[in-house]
Amino acid sequence: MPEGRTLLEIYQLLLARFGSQNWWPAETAFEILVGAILTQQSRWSNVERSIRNLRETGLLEPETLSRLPLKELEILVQPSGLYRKKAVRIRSISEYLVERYKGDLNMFFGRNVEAIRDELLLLEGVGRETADAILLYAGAKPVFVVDAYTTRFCRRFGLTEEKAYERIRTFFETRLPLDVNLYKELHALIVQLCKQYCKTKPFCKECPLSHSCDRSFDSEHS
DNA sequence: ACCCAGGTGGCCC
DNA sequence: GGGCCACATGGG
Repeated sequence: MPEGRTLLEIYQLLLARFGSQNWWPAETAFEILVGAILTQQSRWSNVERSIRNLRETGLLEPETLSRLPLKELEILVQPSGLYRKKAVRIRSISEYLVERYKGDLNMFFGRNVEAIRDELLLLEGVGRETADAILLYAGAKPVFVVDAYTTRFCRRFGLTEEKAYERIRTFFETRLPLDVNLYKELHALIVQLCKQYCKTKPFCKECPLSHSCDRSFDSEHS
């Protein structure tokens, strides 16, 4: 750990600097689940348009989406890109939830976390990150979400050189208390930090982790 | 005009 | 297990 800081200390630092992120404000768990698909490889501002389309047409429920013709769904989710793929994904997940759980998300999430995760991973278009985002933000399960920012963050600040998804997830989960809200916030804070300070050059004076940043940058290019 | 964003699955070695 | 590709819109 850089400068002897623990992950928890880094979290507190980021929280003090950026404040609570309160990520993923949504009206329902299903909305988060749909959003998790839509946000794949696209910007949140674009996802919001799609979500708005779905909400305004009153279709943002498993039953209705499971019956909506694919062509119509494609048009609604078009703003978030990769829209043909995403329409199929959202359709099939909706169908699955309806057939298997009567569209009841409480029933779906009311089981062993690993069982839910395995089930999510069987769905078309749900990989590890999407599954974990759904578990954490929609199901309030203590699963740490690893995305491109998280991996970059780890490498950039010299936390770990691990690249494999599960190993990075384990890295976080074994160093943090089992706290859903903490997992949500830290993930969001890492994204916030990276967006603001990590895409361009190092030596960002205002970066809350600037000391570690500069240090790890030397090693990053050697 | 180009490059990328809160990935995934298929195909190759 | 890793590297490369298609998928696609809107913003910088």
